[in-house]
Amino acid sequence: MQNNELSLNDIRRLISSLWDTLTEEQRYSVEESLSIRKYKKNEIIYTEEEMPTCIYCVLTGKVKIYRDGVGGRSQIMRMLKPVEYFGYRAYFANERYVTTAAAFEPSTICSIPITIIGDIVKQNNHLAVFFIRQLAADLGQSDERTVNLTQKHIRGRLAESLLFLKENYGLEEDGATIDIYLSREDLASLSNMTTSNAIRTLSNFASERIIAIDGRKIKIINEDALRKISKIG
Amino acid sequence: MQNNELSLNDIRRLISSLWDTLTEEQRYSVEESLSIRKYKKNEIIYTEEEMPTCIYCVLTGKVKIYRDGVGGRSQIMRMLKPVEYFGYRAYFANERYVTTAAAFEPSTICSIPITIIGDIVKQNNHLAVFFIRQLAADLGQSDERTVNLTQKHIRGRLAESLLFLKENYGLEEDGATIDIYLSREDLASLSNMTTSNAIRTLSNFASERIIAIDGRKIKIINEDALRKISKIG
DNA sequence: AGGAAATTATGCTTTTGAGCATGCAAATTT
DNA sequence: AAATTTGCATGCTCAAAAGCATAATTTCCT
Repeated sequence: MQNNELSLNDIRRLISSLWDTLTEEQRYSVEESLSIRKYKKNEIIYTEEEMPTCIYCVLTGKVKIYRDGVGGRSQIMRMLKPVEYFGYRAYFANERYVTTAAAFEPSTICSIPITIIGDIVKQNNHLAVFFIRQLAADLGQSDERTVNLTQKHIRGRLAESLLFLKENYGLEEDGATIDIYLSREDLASLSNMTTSNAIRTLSNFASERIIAIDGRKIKIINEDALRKISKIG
Repeated sequence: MQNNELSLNDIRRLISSLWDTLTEEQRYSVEESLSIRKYKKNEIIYTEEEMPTCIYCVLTGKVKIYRDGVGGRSQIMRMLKPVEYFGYRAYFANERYVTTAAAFEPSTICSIPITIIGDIVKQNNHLAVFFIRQLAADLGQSDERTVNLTQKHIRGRLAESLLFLKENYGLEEDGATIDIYLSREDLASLSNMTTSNAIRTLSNFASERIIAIDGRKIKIINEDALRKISKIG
């Protein structure tokens, strides 16, 4: 799927959680204005300070949403997979973007002008409720994340990130390897620590036989131990 | 105002940002089911793990939303003032509460059964858009907060909190004293640090003539300095 | 009013994690 | 194939912040 072209029907099917809320007329208007684009690894989709122009949906690939914090230290806020939507919060809050979005690996992204969606939201309750649900869920996650990142110690934060990656992206056929490969630097940025400490802590987990590492591949050996470490902080 | 009874018209005026979106019929239904209650200082409005039953609106007083984190260390997530709404996120995300809400000082709180509001949202676009805006703004703030709390050093975090309190609650007649009195412990919980460090850092700010402290009263003497400290982290 | 409990202040110790330097290996470029 | 860059690993040092103890002060409760 990654390398092939997507047909219009594929797209309709992929974006169904939004598509299904629309009327005939609204579907026509969305279909007229949507566009599909491929992004290379690390290619930027939008950046901090920009005015929002589109809502995006990951069709294939993976996307990271991050912020450049104090002293250029960047912090990954969210990681997305198919078929998740992003880039619309700032528009609804009437703000510029406070984050940057980039393709984490080669990805196909669908974009729809946000004003089109904004107009439909004002008429279509199903769509409005769709966004309320998304935002409410994201806000809960963001709040949880705040506490996790601020209160847990390094081992707890890394354990938490590994579990998150497993939940979010799943495992490969072997039933153990996390189905996303991050550099130590990205893992650090996701877990709020320096690259050095991500490397060190990952090595420690490996020598404690909690995980096994092979380059960027991470196998979870003892998930219970990870959960325990994540829980106690 | 704090100590008097509120008339129905007072209430309608106070909750106008929500009220104004409603039809006659919906107003009737809300008016039928809303209730007003006074909460004492530190009295709990709802707690973590509970199922959401109501949406709340602060009519008078102040409310804190906090989470009990690792090792009983609590973290203040948000502080509310009249006329802000809270307690609805979990319902829209179809979750239990992940936070606790408590009156920070004697407060009058309006509550409306959340199912009533949920039903109206499904029919009334203005109300749906109202919640989309609220949630989108809160999510942006939560994301900003995550980066601030994780990346700034102690002085930066405390400076940031003091500026937030000033923006949010304003100043007293003297044009300098922040119009909310927090214990050092709450200030710590808002700034993600231990009580010891909140006390120490506050004393340092005072001896640097950036602020003046008199018990729980905090006067901002040099706001520029505070901004600088908050910015550089 | 008076005693108990909570809050604030201050000093000292210990732990955590950031910051650097160095070495090595793999990947990319020339 | 050599050279350069990038990423991973490890050790060492140092600063930041947590933890703890003690005392003074204020607030709360009966």
